[in-house]
Amino acid sequence: MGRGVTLRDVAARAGVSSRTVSNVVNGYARVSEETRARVQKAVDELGYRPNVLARNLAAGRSGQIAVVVPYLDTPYFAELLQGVIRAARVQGYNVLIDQTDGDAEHEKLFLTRGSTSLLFDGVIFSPLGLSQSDLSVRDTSLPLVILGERVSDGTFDHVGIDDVTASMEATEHLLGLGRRRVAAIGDQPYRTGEAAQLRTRGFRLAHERAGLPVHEELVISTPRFNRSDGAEAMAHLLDLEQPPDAVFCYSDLVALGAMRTLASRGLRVPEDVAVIGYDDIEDGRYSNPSVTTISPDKRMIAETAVERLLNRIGSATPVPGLEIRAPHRLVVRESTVGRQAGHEPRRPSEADGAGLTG
Amino acid sequence: MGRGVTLRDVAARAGVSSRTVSNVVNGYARVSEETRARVQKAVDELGYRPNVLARNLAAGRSGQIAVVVPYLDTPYFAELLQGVIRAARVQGYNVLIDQTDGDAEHEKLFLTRGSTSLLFDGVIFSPLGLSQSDLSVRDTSLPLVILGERVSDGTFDHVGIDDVTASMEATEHLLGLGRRRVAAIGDQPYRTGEAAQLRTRGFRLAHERAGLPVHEELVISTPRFNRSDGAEAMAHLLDLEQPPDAVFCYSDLVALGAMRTLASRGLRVPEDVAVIGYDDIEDGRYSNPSVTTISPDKRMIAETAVERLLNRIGSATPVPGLEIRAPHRLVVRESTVGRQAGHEPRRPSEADGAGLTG
DNA sequence: TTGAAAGCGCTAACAC
DNA sequence: GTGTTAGCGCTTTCAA
Repeated sequence: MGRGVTLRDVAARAGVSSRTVSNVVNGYARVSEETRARVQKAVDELGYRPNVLARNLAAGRSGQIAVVVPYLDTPYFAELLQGVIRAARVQGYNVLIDQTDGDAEHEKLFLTRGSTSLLFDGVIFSPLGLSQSDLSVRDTSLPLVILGERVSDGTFDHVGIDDVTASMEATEHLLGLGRRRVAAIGDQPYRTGEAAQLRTRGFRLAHERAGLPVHEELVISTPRFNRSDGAEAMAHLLDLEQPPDAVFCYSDLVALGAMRTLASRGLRVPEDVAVIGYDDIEDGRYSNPSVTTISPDKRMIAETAVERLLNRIGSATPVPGLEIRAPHRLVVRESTVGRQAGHEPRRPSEADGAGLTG
Repeated sequence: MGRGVTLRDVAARAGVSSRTVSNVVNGYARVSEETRARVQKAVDELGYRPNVLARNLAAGRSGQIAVVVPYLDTPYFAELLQGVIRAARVQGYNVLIDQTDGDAEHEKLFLTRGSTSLLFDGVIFSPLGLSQSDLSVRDTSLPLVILGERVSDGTFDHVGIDDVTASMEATEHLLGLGRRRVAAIGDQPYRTGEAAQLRTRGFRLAHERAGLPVHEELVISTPRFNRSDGAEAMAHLLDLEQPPDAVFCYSDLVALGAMRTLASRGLRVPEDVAVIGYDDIEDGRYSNPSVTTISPDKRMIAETAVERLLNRIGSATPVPGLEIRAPHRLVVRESTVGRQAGHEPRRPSEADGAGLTG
């Protein structure tokens, strides 16, 4: 084997009780400097390592949080996850990952302590297959933070950007460029598509405020927000009698897919069709052309989510559910305004333009 | 609270011993149908849920494996991770994720059971900051599977593709197109760059076999395999007196970055410069132009890694370290041969061409 | 400040 | 097949 040194062994060696060793190891309570040194010496000599499993059982917590996302290979989630892991680690928490593929049944497992009771102390959850009402049927003893476009029912925190406003700004950017046949790719006009619908609302709002009509045939719904969805939707749009001169895509991946179709058809972006995305993933900064997008403050979202969750975990009494709005901004790149002065692709951090919102 | 139903409670209710309840819950041993039904009834009535923490402590295993990668937001790792999580879940294992940022000290933590002893039963590890020799100084009682370009020292399994051969094939593809000034972006001529050096070896080998000279000034080293690395290296190459007419990039991200620079300079891909990548990430399938690449069988890599690790975990006696070669293939796309017949971007699964290797 | 001891909830060796 | 019971290694209440 190899392991085997226990708290008791250390206690024996140091000539103290296991209680004292525990105090020293955990930095609890006041231990006299002399005792501490003696215990530390025994710990070092024996190469003692606390057994996390035993500690967890005794303490009744696992020191782990779960992060549940629909797809791990979606850059947006991957980037978010990275921030979550960093933030959690700083607080001494480990991160368990699960991917649901947007399956509603799978997602529901995380609304209760279910069979994995106590495996994690709380969950950061980005639901896809669940509707708002599904979220309300849950075991409220499990600390929960929801990411994305949902509304807190008071029993959990919700962190996300203001999608309606952001979508409105994206659409206004297109209209402001003089485009008059603006399409939208990504609507989901059904129960679980509440997130997408917020973006559609912003899209309509922008038209309303500009006194312009929405061309209903240009609002395309897609099952997901992938490159392939974007590519197919764009193909459909181009086959219309009157194709659009601009497209608001509900994710950068959709935008990338749409741009791919445009390139295949020999159309120029943005001259023939301007394209705007959503999420500000790295792909969009290096694509050709680079993608104008709505950039959520992912770092803040990740850090806030962890902070709120740990706050919930640490609190004995129920914490009221908070609605937290993270900032976002419109980042203007080539897919809407074309190549500007300067040749080299600038470093992403410098390449970002435009106004702060949120 | 809410929780609190224990095995003992169920036993009392069903009028049996906790041992029997345990047997029923875990499906162990033979339990008479009658007893089983009675116990099951008590379980249901009481809403009993096993406490994973207690189970882990008693069983001496955690039911978790750790996956350690340098960067989570690198599409290649994200795609791989997805496969690992799926495979692990099927076997009843949860997946803990950690990201090291390629930091050697951080990575070394995973070579021993360290402070997180027993938190995970084994590790799937993709090291970046560690050299081959670092891997040999480890606690061999921790089951380990290494991904990427390393060689097993006999105490762990290694799963990866044949990088030298793959790189040779990539280079040969470029040479076969008639290109004679082929550059390589991604070499890392130092201790921890062993992985990159394998690709450089393949690059040289292809030239050798074709009886052509390697243009040394066209072999560019980069600190990482990112878009920005590719963009910068390409800019450097284009500033040479005699720029290359083709580039072998050590990752698709590097290729994407390089293509971005080429577009900025008004150069055409592949007419002016042909570009080939490595990894076959989804980005490359939808980029403009799409990226020719070396495609490792990621699914097989993920599944094999999990299978080997669980095999190690389950084995009482030391398992000899295996070297496992996953297949790869060259996927020819627009960045080397230009746009072919057909306009629509075909679905990725159909878009892949070329020969099977490995 | 330190010690003794009672669990945390489950597994599994051992006996019947 | 089922019961008894001794831990797994740590935390923590209660006393001293």
